[in-house]
Formats: sequence, structure tokens, C-alpha cells
Amino acid sequence: MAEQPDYYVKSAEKTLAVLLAFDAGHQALTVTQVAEAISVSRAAARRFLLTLVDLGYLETDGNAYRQTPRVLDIGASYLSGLTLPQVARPHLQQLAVELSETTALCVLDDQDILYVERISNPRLHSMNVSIGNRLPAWATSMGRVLVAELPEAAREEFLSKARLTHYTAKTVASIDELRAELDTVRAQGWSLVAQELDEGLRGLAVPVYRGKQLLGALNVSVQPGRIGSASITEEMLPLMRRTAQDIADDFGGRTAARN
Amino acid sequence: MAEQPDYYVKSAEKTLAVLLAFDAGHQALTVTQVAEAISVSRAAARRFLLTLVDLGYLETDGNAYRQTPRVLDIGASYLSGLTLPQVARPHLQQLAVELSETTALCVLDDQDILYVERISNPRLHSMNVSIGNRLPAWATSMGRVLVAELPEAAREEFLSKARLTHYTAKTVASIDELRAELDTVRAQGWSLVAQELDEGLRGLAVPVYRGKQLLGALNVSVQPGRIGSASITEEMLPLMRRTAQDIADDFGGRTAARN
DNA sequence: TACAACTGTACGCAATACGCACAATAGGCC
DNA sequence: GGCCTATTGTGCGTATTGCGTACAGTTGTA
Repeated sequence: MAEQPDYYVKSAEKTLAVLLAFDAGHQALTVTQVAEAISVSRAAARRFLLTLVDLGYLETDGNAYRQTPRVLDIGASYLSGLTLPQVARPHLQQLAVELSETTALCVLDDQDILYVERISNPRLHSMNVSIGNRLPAWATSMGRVLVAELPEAAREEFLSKARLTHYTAKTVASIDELRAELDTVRAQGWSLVAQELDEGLRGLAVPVYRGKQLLGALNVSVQPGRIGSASITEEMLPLMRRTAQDIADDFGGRTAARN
Repeated sequence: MAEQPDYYVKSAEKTLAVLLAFDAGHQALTVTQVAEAISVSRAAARRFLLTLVDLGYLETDGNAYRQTPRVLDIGASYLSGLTLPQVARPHLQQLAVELSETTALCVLDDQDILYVERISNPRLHSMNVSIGNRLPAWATSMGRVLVAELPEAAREEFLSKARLTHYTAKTVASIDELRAELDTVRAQGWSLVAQELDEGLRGLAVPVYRGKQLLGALNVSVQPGRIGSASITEEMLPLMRRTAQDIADDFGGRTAARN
């Protein structure tokens, strides 16, 4: 697909490909399965697998390979730095307490939203997403906020690549319908998505802006028991906007302090 | 250091080394800094950095490089599978509610404990650890449980490599003192560590066993306001042991269902 | 302006990593 | 049990990949 400039290190791509071959549906893989999954020879797959075992990122019973917890190291450095999730956590916690709901922060990565921080209310059993998880952007409140705020060209490119799936009866049906919804979201500055991805689940999201830079989107999952949409936005939006502002200020202040 | 068998793919090691060079203290690195950090030539570091930018794991302003949220992908597959953290989460949530405290699950990785799941109580501002973070095993309640349950030889190897740091006035002072403490922990089946890593922080941990296999350690952070040690263990231990058992049962049942 | 300390880039060379081909092993079926 | 298929481990010659030097461009400071 992509061009391969002369500085390109193919082995780096393969290394990551091997690690990513172990996705949610494929916990344990054999040499042959990995070779097929990432389109390399069996010998090559084996070399990479054995190397990653040596490095401690994979383990094997002699036949199948699986990831070890050490793979978490790679993302942990991102989470622990003075990055957005780290800065946002206390604010998301405060908001989670004030609203007694689950709060989350996402960024846009290609066609997906990527959870970078999430404070779940242990009292509720909410959706089983954790940090690093992806959801299709078009079907989520955070995704719609993030796409709506994109420049026109990028937004249209997103729409052209979007693959709408009919999750529930309320899921948006067409690209045109989605485009109209995005216009509304951009105009009002927030998005409420009700039961489009999952029955009985409503998400309310606002953008997190630092000046003109869009840092991410902030979300509150609204439990089914809660009152109607009108009062939800009335009640929650001001607090969410204040939280978004707090995160942005804090992020700018702290990162500016570093050189 | 380590031998390099003839199947070894050096580039795989370098790829991971580059990604890990961006640790908590080094958010943004230049080509030269990376080259120094992982002991490769500047040209090599540049090739890997540019490749990782192409792959979307790093971004650059033309000078410094930093990680993108996409690095979370690598660990996300581990977290989402039918692995320990995924299975443990609902049980940790329930326990967090019952005790109104923060709960966590760790595994041992070398000399460190590695957080694989954590349910923080938003009402408390507890220590700022997140999934994938490491803490020195010898100084934590979970670490002591995990090391105590190790076979004799492995336990002694751990002790021989341990580097004790004097965190607080209450920190254990010598290897012999630590060895005695581990004996106690093994005998009683739990560990309470009070203010050894951080003032005002107490952790209580029990092992999570599935049959004879040690899956990990379960922890409750005890807030300072709580009553004395005796009643803490009396009150909390039964619930923690029940949770550990639930996790183990659930883990075995679900993973056995897969082939 | 000159210097220092960075950067980006090209290119010849060596070693790395490739993938074929064969051997060995494991499982399924009559 | 014995045959067959499918999958795995491994050695080896070779092409390619990735190496690092060397040079040129860029930025910032004295």
C-alpha cells in the first residue's frame, strides 16, 4: 500500500505487526497463524516470535504464543508522562463524582476514537472498554464531536471512508444523515448519542480545546435511569464544559513549563 | 549482556528500545538523544524514528519526537482478551464498592510489580498509578505476596537482585529483614505494607491462586482515615479472599472454554 | 562573523535477515 | 498399528537490508 522511502526499516513494521497480530479475537497464535496474518514467511514469523519471547513480550508453551503483561510497558510511558491523559485524570475523577457517572477522554485516530483515559464509577456496570480501546468514531458521541470540529476537507475524507454498521434500531442510517448530524454537533458544540451503538446507552460529549488546538473529546455516559435528554444537557453540559476548560488550561500550563 | 541466538532479529529489539526510550521522564526526544539512550548510531536511530512516524506510533515537529496515543494499541489487545485483567475487572469493581476503597491487580515482572487492572474510587485521590505502571516489588504489599509465594530458589534470586531504597522512615532496612517479612507473608497468606513506599499509604494484598498456579496479587489501598491494622485485616481479608477466589474460578472457567 | 552543535542525506559495504528445502513431529482416520 | 496429512523446527547459501561514515546544511550563540 504505502510507499516505502529509503529510510524505511521494514523490520520495525514487522515487529509491530507481530505484536498487533494478537488482537482481541486472537489471544494465542501459532507460528503459521502469525505468518499468515501478517503475510511473511513462516521462518520470518518464527524469528520474530522467538526474539519477542527472549525480550519478554511474548511467552510460549512450545506451540502457541501469547502476549505477556509486559506489552503494557510500551503504552505505559505514554500514560505516565505529562500527556493529556495524565493531566486529565483528576478532572475526570472530579466530574465523575459530581455527576455520579462514568467519564472518559478520547482522541481521534483515523476512523476510530481511542480511549486515553477513563474513570468508571464502580457502582455502575458500564460498557467494558478500557484505555487503548477503539470504537468507530461515527457511532459515538466523542467521535462525532472530534470529526465535527475537523476542517471541511478532513471531515469529508472521514465521511468517504466511513463504513456505517447498523448496530441498533436507532443507529444513523446514511452518510448524509451523519453529515447533517455533524453540522448540528459543530453548531451546538456538543453531541448526544443515544442507543446507536448499544441499547440503553447514552453518551454526551464536548470538545476539549486549548485555544485553537483540539486536544480531544470528553464524555459522560448517561445511565438509562436518568431523566430525558433536555434536562441531561441542561444539567450536565455546564459542568462538562468547565471540566474541558480545566483540562485544557492545566495541559497548556504544564507542558509549557517543560521546554 | 544476553546471548544472541542465531534466530535473533536485532531490529525487533531496537524497535522496542526506541519506543521504550520515551519513558516517564523523557516525553520528547531528538534523534541524537534516542541514539545515545539506546546506543546506536544517529543514522540508525533516525531510520527507526522516521519509520515509527510513518507507522503512526510517533509524531515529530521536525526536531523532537514524541509518542502518539496509538502506542496504546499494543497493550490494548492484551487488556481486551480473555486475559486476567479482563476477567478480574468486575470483581475488582464489586470489591471496590463493598470496601469503598481502590482495588488493583498486579503480576510480577522481574523485580517489579506490574499493574494490569485497577479500579480507583473517584471519591479518593489515591496514588497516581495506572495500568502498565511498575513499582518495586519488595516495597509493596502485592509484590511481597507474589515473591513470598515463589519457590525458594526464585525467591532468593529475587532477594539477591533487590535494591532496597529508603523511601520513608518505615521502609524495611535490610535484605534479612525483608526475608523474614516474606516468611511471615507466606505463612499468613497476606501482606500489609504501611507507609513504606509513601507516607500515609497502606496496602493490603492477597494472592490469587487457581489451583497451584499463582495468577497474580489482589490489593486494596487503605485510606489513612481508616481504623487500625487489626480490624483492617479482620474486616477486609475475608472479602478479598472471596474476590480472589471468584477471579480464579472465573478465569479458569472462561479460558478453559476456549481451546 | 565565526564557531559550535546540532541536524539531514548519500553511498559503498558488511552483515543481517530471508526463504527455500529438508527433517522431525504430531494428530487423524481407516 | 500404520499410513497419511498437516504442522513444526532447522540449516544454509544468498540477496537485501540496514549499517555507519563522511559530508553538507541549519540553527543558535558568543
